[in-house]
Amino acid sequence: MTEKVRVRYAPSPTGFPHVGNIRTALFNWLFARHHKGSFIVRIENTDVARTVEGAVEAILGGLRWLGMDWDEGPDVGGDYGPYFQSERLKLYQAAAKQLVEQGDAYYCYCTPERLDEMRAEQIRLKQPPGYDRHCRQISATNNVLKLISGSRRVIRFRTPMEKQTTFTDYIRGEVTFENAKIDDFILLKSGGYPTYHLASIVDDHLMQISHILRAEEWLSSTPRHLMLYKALGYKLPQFVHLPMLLGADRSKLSKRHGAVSITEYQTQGYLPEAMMNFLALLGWSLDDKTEIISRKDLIDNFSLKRVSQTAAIFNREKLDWMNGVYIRNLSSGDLTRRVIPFLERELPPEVKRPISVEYVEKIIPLIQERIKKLEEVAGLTDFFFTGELDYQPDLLIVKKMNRELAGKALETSLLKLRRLPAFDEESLETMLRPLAEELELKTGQLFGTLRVAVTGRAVAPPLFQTMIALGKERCISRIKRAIAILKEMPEETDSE
RNA sequence: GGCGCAUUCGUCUAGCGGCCUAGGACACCGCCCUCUCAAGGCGGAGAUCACCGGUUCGAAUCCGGUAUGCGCUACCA
Repeated sequence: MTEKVRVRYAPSPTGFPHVGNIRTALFNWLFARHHKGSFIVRIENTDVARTVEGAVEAILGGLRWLGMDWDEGPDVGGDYGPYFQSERLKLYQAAAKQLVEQGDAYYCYCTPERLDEMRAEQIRLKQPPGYDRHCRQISATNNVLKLISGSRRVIRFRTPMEKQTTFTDYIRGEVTFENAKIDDFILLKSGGYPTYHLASIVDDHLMQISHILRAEEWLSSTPRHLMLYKALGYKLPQFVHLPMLLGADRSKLSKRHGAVSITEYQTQGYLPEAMMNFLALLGWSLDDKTEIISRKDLIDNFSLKRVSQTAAIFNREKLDWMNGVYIRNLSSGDLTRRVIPFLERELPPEVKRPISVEYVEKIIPLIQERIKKLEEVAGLTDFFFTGELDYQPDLLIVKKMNRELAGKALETSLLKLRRLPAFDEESLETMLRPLAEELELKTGQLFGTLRVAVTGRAVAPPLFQTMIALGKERCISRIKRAIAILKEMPEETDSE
């Protein structure tokens, strides 16, 4: 790459940033960082009607969360600003005017009603829909008359009606379109705002964008863009059309596919580094086996040559696995720090806040290899925080035991526990294992009963460590309570 | 309907004419470990490389056609 790499992520704030969109941003960012170029963020807010409140913040927040920093754009500025298209209207209007003067564009006075009717008719006659060029030949004098009369007008491109447009896409290779199949598309809307086609071409030129990495859905629009580049006399960038991201049913990713907005992944407790790793592997690969790749290795090795040309389906299960891998690789201090906000948010309201960091750090090693998402932590550890446990009494009667046996097991355990001089893993181990034998129980039966007594559930982290984290006093009182619960149960309750 | 792009295990992918009786990962199944659940280890099943022709001594890899999927076809991006 001889010229300086300047790429851009140009989201439209018409919705929340979905993962496909962010993946496009990621490839741009990786490409820029790999080549030590510039990553530019430009907000394409030219569709006033569809603009969604808060979308810009959500988009920028998503980028920040993933650690994709931008060299130019909102907040940071830059030499080619402003970076909101709504603040660059004069630039587009000037370009449109230039095209009209050159004869490459013309004013169109067709009303939306006429266009709708025209389209309906074309569809009825099974003709390809497209503007019928009704206003293409209006004379200069008529234009003046219309202007005076106050008619609303748009500016359309005077698309060449013969020959074809060919370009080389970095990923797809040579692509050719018949010019005659492209209608006279709108450049400037009646409200003075540009369409995407005009605005992006003007800005990419002015901002000296070297490579346009965007989703494949833009491939069909590229010939229009080429025509504009030519008419405006701009230098061509390299076009790179990235494969699309699809939902499980192979259709374009949308809300019915579950979580699609990047912010949802953040709130569910996916780690940003796992998310980046996963997204990078959707349409790009390092080699035939590497799955876990650090951010640095991603940057060092990213290459357009290894971008695939086929659309990919967003596979949640693999993301979950990968997130688990990243979680397991965290230090307990780091995991604790990340988990605290989730506990603050999800633990029952009666648990007093703030949650103790020291206490959480003791619990973390017990669940670190058992979670895939940070939001799962509260549900797995609430018994460490709550006072009295609430559980089904028959849980206390583990497989092949009965009420009497369970009661005996608990009472003997309680007795021995009280006399235990030290409360650590080793002493619990040397006390409890022989006890099982003594009671003629399998360790699973004894430990299972104790587990329910102490945690209120049949599935929990390893018993000894859990008891230690809970503390001797709490274990004793919970076992006492379990004994009482058993006593209140009807006689015939047995477990098979 | 027209135009464009794509097509390797369910999913993400490796593969760029002989290394492929197609490799890895997720998910799935079994075994081991084990106080439950995980994690981990080992193993298994899973792709006639969409289909049909052609080129070649030889094709998942090159060419053509068909089918299917997706995208575009807005005063949306």
